[in-house]
Amino acid sequence: MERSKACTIADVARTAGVSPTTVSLVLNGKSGVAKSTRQKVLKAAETLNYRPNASARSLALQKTNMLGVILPDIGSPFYTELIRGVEQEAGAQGYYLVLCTTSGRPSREQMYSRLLWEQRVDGLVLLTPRGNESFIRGIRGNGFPLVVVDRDIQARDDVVEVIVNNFNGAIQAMEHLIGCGYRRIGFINGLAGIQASQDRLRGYQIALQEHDLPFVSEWVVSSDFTQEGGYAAMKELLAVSPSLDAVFVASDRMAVGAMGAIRQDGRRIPDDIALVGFDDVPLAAQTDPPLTTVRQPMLEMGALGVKLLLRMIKGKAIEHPKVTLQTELVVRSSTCAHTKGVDERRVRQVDDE
Amino acid sequence: MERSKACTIADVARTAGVSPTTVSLVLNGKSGVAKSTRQKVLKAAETLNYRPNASARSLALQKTNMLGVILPDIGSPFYTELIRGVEQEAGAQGYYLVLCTTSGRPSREQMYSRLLWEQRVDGLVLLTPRGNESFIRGIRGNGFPLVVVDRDIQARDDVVEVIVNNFNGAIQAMEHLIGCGYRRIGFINGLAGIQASQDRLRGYQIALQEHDLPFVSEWVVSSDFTQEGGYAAMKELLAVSPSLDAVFVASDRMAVGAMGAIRQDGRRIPDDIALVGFDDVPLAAQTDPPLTTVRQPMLEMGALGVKLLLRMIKGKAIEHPKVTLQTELVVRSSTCAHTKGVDERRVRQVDDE
DNA sequence: GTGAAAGCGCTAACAC
DNA sequence: GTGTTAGCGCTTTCAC
Repeated sequence: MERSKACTIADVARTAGVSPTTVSLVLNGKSGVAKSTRQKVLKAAETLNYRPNASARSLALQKTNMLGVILPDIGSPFYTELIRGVEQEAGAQGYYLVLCTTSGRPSREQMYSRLLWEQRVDGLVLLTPRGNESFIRGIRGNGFPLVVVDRDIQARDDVVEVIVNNFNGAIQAMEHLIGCGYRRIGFINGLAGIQASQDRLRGYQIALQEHDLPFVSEWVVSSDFTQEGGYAAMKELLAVSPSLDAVFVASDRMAVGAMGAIRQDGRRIPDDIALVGFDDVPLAAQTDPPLTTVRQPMLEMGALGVKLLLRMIKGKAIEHPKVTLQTELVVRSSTCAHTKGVDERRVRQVDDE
Repeated sequence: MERSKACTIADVARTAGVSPTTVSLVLNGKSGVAKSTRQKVLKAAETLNYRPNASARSLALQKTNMLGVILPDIGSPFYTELIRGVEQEAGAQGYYLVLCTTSGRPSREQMYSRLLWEQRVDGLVLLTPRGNESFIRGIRGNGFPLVVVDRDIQARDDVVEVIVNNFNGAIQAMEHLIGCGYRRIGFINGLAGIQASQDRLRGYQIALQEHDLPFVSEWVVSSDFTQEGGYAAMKELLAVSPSLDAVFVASDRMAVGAMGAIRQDGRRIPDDIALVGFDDVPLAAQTDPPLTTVRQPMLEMGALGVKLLLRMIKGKAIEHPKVTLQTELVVRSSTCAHTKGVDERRVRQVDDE
């Protein structure tokens, strides 16, 4: 069965007995066409099963109705949620998504942007915590619509960003732990090279400082956001500093790994060691015990990124090029068991102040 | 900073002092151009920072170099792995991916296919375990390149498929459990409406039968592939049939949920109840205890799907339109502890026969 | 209200 | 070897 050659606007025009122009007008819902001709055209298109050719349309209109998304990997639940937000908003506005993963290799990033810029997409959503800043400047300097999500490109005001207040998120986690009475609080941080990690570390330090608790460098270890990494980091903490009574972990996935290490060590959560995660990915509600964590509004970040991007594409001004969203403490059962009973179900508790 | 209007092939031709044709020839690496002119063209393109326009190219060439992927959701680790395979192969062959999730709604499926068929993509990879068969026939009947992964559209030979031997996978799981000495084996199946679920159920039954073990209908419950679903299903099994000594679970995610239920019930794995999962998603190696499971070659399924699709697109014949891949038993620590010691690390053990 | 014609940027016969 | 020309399918001035 051969592919039936798609019919063109000319075919429709012919069978409807009108000109291509008229067909175009009708199909695009423009006004100024007589009702009777409109009917004829619609019927012809219907019977011929006409579908417009996107390439031709893009060429004429100079837009593709597609957005590019560049991200390290779709495996992490954090990015999965982010993309879900991106997709939701893009879909709602009639845009398709071209997904490109870099697998962490900056070379891919460049390759993709270059190719995406063959006018394949009308704009780019960048979800790359690492990667080359000069590359971003290159795209942006060219005037190409671009939104950076979850990363702060400092030296430039003209790069539109959606970021999250990681510093404050860390403060929330620490205030909660300290409020529960924990005093020997360790910290498993994410990849060291990332802005977010630096902000969270700063939050950890400031929180300690504000409560006159000492900063012990052995209590802080850097990992890589993976479950295995969290496991190894916790092993290390347990070996070096067995006296910790709580640990703040910079991602839920690492926290799950840490849970394994703690359990394997024969200690219990939260009775022996309390744990606070970061992100609030779906997984966090399903661990044993359910994980207290700092929620990032991932869906919202993705959706907002697309909203801003489409605004740029349409040439509208962006009032605030840098939008900072707030985190939110979600208290579950991996903390505070000995202080007060906490419902296992999700309890949102915003920690202002 | 305004976007610099992209320069065209004509601009390059002008500054190089040649014709557009020549530029096209050079840029596409065709032979039959003098070395000196080639140099001139390359230099002109370089200095003008020329980038070909994909829409124009697609229009002229009648191909887009993009593939569509339709799937229910990127959240599940099973699909995440599958997509990774798809992406890897597509990327290697210079194709971009347009990702569309249906969120389980068949209506979206149709919408997407219709839109994708505006010649936006050169072919379609379908990863939809449910959804409408007539829709698939519609696309295929039109001659549009299409590969269905992880689903068997039976009534049609002309639909190219990559499927996995779910029946045999279930047999592998059951043979392992029975070989370990378990006799009271429950089964938590996935969504009932899916082909894969039916095949696995059949495997469960046949395995019992071949070992003269009775089929007890209370020992079988259907769930939905999610962790929560697995948790609830296991709760039910424990309540109704507390005497089970092993459970075969039709997905790793459900198995993780089941683990939670078992632990909460105060029983231990595998001493009190053994567990075998299905899929071998990355998570399975990191549960506590690590999960014995039936591995599906997800990466390979995705990659093979794309390989076949590209072969179709290039008009080559597909010798075997239905490729069935085999599963593989991966023994970890959630089974057999009382029979023999098993290394916690991944041990592949193909169960032929 | 409707149609003829030009053009979006690229490729590919076909001449020279 | 290189250039001329005619599309690919659609939109859009600009006449009528």
